[in-house]
Amino acid sequence: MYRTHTCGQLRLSDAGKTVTLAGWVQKVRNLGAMTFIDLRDRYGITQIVVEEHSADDIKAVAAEIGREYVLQVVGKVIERSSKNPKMPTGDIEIAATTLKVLNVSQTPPFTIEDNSDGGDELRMKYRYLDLRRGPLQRAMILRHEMAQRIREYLSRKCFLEIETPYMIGSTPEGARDFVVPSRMNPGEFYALPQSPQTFKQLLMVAGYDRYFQIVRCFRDEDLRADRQPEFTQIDCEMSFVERDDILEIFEGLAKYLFKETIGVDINYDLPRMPWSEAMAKYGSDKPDIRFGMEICELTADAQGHNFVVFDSAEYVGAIAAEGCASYTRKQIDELTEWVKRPQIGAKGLVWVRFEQDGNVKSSVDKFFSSDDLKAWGDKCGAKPGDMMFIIAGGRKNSLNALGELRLELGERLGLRDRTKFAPLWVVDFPLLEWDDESGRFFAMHHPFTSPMKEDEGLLDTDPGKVRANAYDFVVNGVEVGGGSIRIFDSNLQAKMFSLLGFTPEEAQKQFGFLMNAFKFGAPPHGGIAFGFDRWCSLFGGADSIRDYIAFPKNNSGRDVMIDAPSTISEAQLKELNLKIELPETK
RNA sequence: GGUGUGGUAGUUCAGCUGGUUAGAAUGCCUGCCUGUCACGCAGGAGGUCGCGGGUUCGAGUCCCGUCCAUACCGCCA
Repeated sequence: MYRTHTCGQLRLSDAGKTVTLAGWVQKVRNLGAMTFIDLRDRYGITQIVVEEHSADDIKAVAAEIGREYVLQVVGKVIERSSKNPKMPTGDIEIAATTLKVLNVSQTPPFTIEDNSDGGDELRMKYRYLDLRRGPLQRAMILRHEMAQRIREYLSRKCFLEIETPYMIGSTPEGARDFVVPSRMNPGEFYALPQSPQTFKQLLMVAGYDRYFQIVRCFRDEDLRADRQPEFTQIDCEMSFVERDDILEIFEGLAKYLFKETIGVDINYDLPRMPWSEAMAKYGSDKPDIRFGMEICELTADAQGHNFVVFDSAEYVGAIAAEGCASYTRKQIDELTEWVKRPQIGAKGLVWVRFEQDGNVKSSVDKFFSSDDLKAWGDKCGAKPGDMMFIIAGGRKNSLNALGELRLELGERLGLRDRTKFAPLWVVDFPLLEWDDESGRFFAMHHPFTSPMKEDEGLLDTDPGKVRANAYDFVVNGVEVGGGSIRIFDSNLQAKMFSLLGFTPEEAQKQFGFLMNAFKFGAPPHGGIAFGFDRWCSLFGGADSIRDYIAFPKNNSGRDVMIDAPSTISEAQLKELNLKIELPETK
């Protein structure tokens, strides 16, 4: 038997027991006559002590061991003469009677401690060492807990977890597909699913009216801190439901997870914010409503005063930053540069300072009276001591810039508290989005999303105005999930494809299986999918999802530990009927 | 595809307007130390300054290219 207890288990009440522990050497502290060894496993750390009167062979082993050696210790649990209140096992230690090195270790390239000295790249390369660290272990445990609670909740609500295939066909809409060549079907390829969307809808046709799956999805797009090429969704679908049925079930799931995994009580109905309101007030379809500082439109108020920047703008909007009247010229200039970066794209930043004594100063004093400016301040909720920032230009760009500025100021003012959570539903998304470049509509959510009943008439006259029966679950400015009530009528589905620029032949070729299935008694249905990795990182208080995935890819989509992707042999290529032609490099 | 930031000891970083032998902390090795738990003390080893080219009497430092990492934009139904 390698061990009788774990390294996190023993307490003062165990004193006197003879135990066997096994684990990794975290640290050796040699004080000359006596040596302390911190032995670690995933349950905790227990201190081993080797004293002067210990047997020579034990002292010899204690002298040779290094960090991350795998050690087996037999010894008696004793009360420490100097206790360490900082650790759960800090009242006891093991007086070693046998010390056995089960395996040696090279000196690890970084310290295996909660605050490691290792950089991201190195930790990714030695992921198996990084995973020994407390923060990563806690992330894995949180992820496991989340998955357990999800299965618990949904199973209780009669959902069935059903697996869908990973090797499917490529589809033209949406993200790029990862593709797998088929040896048995020369020249043909499988694609890995971007989501099990069509399969879960087919399961609804098949009568499995409550389905879920914690499922890997694949998208061949550029990465971000919160985007991996393979990621995990909580994929759900229900039949005989309307939007509110779905929101109710999954609001329940969200509250259950908040409560059971991080102990946060959400004891109110979540706000349901129309997409148009989210865009107007927050400049984003995923608003962070932990704080106010809402965007306020001033287009009508600001125009007609011979200030050409405002007069020529499609939109003028402002936010009032609380307590920022003390910002110096330098700080304002710095913010101006910040909003002018190409990523934000504002042309400039107008400021209005509401001083404590009631005076108003601004960068546009030449054009506007202080009564005008005060009226704007009242409209936007600016108080004495606040600073109002105004951005003008195209509606979409300006709202986006104001939204980004709002988040940045919120961050700087400490309003984005990681321990606070403000979930909400964003509803009534537009069904379609016009793309100038390709001169056609794209489905904002996906092509299976149904239009709102009352907007169906607009499909023929003004498709851009049609609202979708779609919804997103947003927490703290992060899109955690999204879904929709689907189209279940094959004629309406065909109409959608035609609006999206598919010929009937193309639609039949790409999605014929689904439209055919709809001819065999498709029930009304709808669903939702949550980004599981993102949800875990949100609960864990992290910006990056990488720490919540055991073996993630780096920014270029590489696994630097196993060095993938990699080339394959000529023989493999030949078998797959593939020929590689790389573009000329300079 | 684009923009920004970074690449110097095993690791994390400093190194100014170019100047003689490239530093710190930590880790590692050796010795000392009986209550440590970020142990302490003394000593030691450890560097192709990402790579290639250029400017210069002289480049870690300036310029060009390139590779890698990273954040963001595009992209992500």
